[in-house]
Amino acid sequence: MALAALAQETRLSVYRLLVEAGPEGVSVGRIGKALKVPGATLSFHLKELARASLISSRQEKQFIYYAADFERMADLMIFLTQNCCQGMPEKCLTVVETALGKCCSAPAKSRKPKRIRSRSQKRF
Amino acid sequence: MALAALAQETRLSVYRLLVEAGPEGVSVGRIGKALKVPGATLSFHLKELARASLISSRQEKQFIYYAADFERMADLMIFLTQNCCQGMPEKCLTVVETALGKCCSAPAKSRKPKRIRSRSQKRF
DNA sequence: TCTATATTTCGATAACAATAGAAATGTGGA
DNA sequence: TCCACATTTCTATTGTTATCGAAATATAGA
Repeated sequence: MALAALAQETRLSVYRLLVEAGPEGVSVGRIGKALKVPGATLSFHLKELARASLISSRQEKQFIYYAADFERMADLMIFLTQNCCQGMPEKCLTVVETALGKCCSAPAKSRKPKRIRSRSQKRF
Repeated sequence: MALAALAQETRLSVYRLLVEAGPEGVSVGRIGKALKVPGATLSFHLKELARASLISSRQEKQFIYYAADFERMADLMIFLTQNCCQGMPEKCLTVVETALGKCCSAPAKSRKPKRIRSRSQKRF
């Protein structure tokens, strides 16, 4: 369900936007403007992401802010790597340590985030 | 594309079977028997996973063995966690370190793999 | 209360994905 | 070469998902 939610270009863009934005979240209107998605369509996709618990919402004044759920993100990664060690622990460790390294090592080196890949590719 | 490939129950089962099986891979027939999927259907899904580069195949005698591509798995995890640190590095580190810990720490403690979650849930 | 703005629901349409039987193809061994 | 088996392609059918305009609903401030 979480994977299905992410397996759609618009939704994946929304999710990644929210992951970058952090815990405070982004209002529906701003998401729509940033990604140029009509309201009805965006609402549909936000509901889908929320149903998968990948994002959550909170109301503030007349705006609704959506934010990524980072624990859920971790759960998803755990799920994907589960039992990968069986019979080849060193291979698996390499794989996951690489992921860890590229994501989070030396986070404070530069203010500008280096964009390792451009945002919209069909690869994922 | 990789996410879409995994966002389908049968394909996710196939992928997880191959992740557990390791680099030697499993033949189409054995996968089909293990998961009780008719040949035509299985072939369709294997092609889909291969198109997403999540698995690869090699022929050996009359059998075709499919195996998970672990580097691709790492790439996917990198992609999902990319830029997650921006503005909240400590939150992100926690998340990913948790994933690392649960997947791969202390891999040699017991022979029997502890199944942390039961295999088929709709959650992912 | 009235108005402006934000967001969601409704509804119809179009596009795509999954399924599996039957036929075709490929491969190895006798 | 011929047979048995493994796997894939073909084809038709069914079900699911994405899209977005228009209408409905919610909220804040005047």
